[in-house]
Amino acid sequence: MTKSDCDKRIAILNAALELFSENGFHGTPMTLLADRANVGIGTIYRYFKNKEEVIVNLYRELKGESVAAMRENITKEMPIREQFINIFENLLKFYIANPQKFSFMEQYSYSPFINCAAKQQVCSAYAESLVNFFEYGKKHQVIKDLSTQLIFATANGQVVSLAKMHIAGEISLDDKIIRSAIETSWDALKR
Amino acid sequence: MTKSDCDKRIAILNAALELFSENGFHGTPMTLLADRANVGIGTIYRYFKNKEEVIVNLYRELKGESVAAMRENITKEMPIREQFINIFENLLKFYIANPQKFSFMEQYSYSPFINCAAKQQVCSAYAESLVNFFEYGKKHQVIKDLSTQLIFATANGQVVSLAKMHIAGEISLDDKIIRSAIETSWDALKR
Amino acid sequence: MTKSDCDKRIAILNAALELFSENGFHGTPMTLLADRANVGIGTIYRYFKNKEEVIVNLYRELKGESVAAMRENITKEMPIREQFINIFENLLKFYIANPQKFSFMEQYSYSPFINCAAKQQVCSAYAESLVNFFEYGKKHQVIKDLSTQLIFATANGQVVSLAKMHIAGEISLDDKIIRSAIETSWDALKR
Amino acid sequence: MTKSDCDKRIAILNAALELFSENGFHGTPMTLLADRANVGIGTIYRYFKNKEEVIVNLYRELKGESVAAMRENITKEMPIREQFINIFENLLKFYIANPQKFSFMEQYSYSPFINCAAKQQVCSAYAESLVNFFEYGKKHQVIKDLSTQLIFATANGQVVSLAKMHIAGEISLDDKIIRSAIETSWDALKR
DNA sequence: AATGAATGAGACTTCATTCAT
DNA sequence: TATGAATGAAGTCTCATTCAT
Repeated sequence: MTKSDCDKRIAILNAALELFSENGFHGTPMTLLADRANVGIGTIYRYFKNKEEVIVNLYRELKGESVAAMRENITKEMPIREQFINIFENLLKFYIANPQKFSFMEQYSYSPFINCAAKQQVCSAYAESLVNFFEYGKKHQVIKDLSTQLIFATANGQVVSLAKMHIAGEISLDDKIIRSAIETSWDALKR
Repeated sequence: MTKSDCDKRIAILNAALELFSENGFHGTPMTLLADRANVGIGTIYRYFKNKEEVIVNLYRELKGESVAAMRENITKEMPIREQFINIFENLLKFYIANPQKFSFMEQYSYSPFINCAAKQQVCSAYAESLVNFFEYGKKHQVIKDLSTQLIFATANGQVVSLAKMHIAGEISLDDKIIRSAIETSWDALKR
Repeated sequence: MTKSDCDKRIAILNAALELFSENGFHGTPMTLLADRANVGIGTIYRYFKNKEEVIVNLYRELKGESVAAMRENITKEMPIREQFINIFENLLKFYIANPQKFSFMEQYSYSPFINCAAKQQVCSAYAESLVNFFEYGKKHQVIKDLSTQLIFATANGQVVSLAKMHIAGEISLDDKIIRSAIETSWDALKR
Repeated sequence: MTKSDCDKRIAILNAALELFSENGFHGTPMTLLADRANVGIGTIYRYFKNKEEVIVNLYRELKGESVAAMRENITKEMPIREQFINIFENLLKFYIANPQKFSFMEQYSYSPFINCAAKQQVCSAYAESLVNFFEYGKKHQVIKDLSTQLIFATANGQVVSLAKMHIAGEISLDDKIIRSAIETSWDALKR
């Protein structure tokens, strides 16, 4: 695949992100997507089988990005508390810095029409990182002995909720508030 | 005849809940909605100006229900901790007992095409209850001195996240787990 | 038929005239017609078989009125020129005084969907009066020896055209101008 | 390809003329229009924003044609009387030779739902030609010193009325009768 | 006799997708 | 390979008419 081939594909996904996050999947006709990406509609169908494939591929891409963001500055040698705080600070900051990506991913996660298999596949890849970390924390008796899913829900739920509110303008997050939020989350889960 | 008027309207909203939660707003044509409600399509338009009005009215109705559910067995005389735990247990149990309602409300909350004014209006009515409670808890120095929004995000985010996972089959909640989850949340927010 | 029966029928026709002339036949739903006439929709269908019947009946009524108006102050003893001028002055003034009636009748005369039989039947009744008069004028060698239809077209065409322009605000007619217009028409047709 | 682009657009307008003149605007569903034009429905919407735009564009086109027809064989050097007779003969013959075009334009001129601005804009362009001619005739004291509007109404009204009757089968016009009709009209307006 | 809630055929329009260039 | 004109299935909504009250 030449460079310029990739350029088109990326242009399409970038345009898709903009438009889907603003207008939703259903509010975004393929023609508009083509216009915004500066390609012909036919071209979209060279890179993606159909509209759903655009959505799914975009989701995959973004989920990858957010996992990468989450893992920044994390080493296994760090104290578990610090890892925890860094992980969720990373995540929340990524969401806030990329409101369109956050918006799209949440929309996607509730869209019932999307192929379930695709959803699961990508989601689990995302959760895997965290699962391992929580298991590790529990084993070392630093994190409460709750089910990993429950721990995940508690920490992740707060972060998602905060990002959503921030983007909706219902709360205004800065570094200090973010830090105190994640520390609050830690209080919930520490042993 | 009042009763029969209400019957049709309610039949439509019930069908809408079923179909919207399963297939999403856009996956539910008005014809299907009419069929499921055992009503002519024209009839829907006697009760609702258009599809969006069906959605908005359903949301309003359900949000009212969930606020009512949340307030059950809560009195101002109860210890604050007990109130907190009851409130969020109520909410989580309501979501789990009514997965379609939960699904629909979350979908709605992310739908970008829905009139923003309507969204805000209903949401704020919902949040008000909690806001007052959190303010009260902070004043009595039982809840951490964090912004009310942050407190809300922490407790509500966990509950939403748990409900979502439970419905997706990613976690299985029973009364005992629910209790420990909410207690975990309390650990986050207690002073 | 009791008096109150007639009242409803007339209320419907009055409302129809208002609404049809403003919004056209197709721009006027039966429900709106019922509202404006202060009757139930069902009631309209007691007095008229269907929407078309409302239109046709209204047309008949109005054509009758305009023939009556045209004939005012005309006696067979008058000079032919005076009769001519009075007839078309009457007609033009009737149109101007009743723009809704004029509008409706013209609309009707061009509506292709209306039962042709009904159209002809009523139209001819209208033309009959004039035909007799023109024949008489020709016989007495006061009016040019042209086909009656052509004479009719010339005099009537001018009046219709003037009424249309007046109502559209493209010309402003007063008694003096009306008189000179009809005299102009007479110049065309006199021998 | 310019040619093929125009082909579709023209096919649609041709079909529209046929169908609108036969069945009226409201009696012509877009699906039927598409069928008659041998075009998919979607294609109509590539060339016209909506049904009204089809109507307005068709009107514009036809009004242009009729102005062109009216002007044939007219030079400023001709005697005014000859110009007058040629103009209105041209117009009447154009109407008779194109009964669908005439029908459509008259229907349009009475349709209350059509955007008024568009109507005026096109109509005035049409009238302009005549206005100039009448002013010229008045200045040279060949045409009566009546308002231009009145002159227009008189000559145009007759022609429209004749065309309408001819098409309805109420009169049968040939070249000789047409000539005598327009001469009659001239008698009305000459000084 | 009068009503108006209920109906559903059918109108307009959109938009995902195809395919000839 | 890239394009975008063409398509028509399918969606939303209107409105003439019916019929039980």
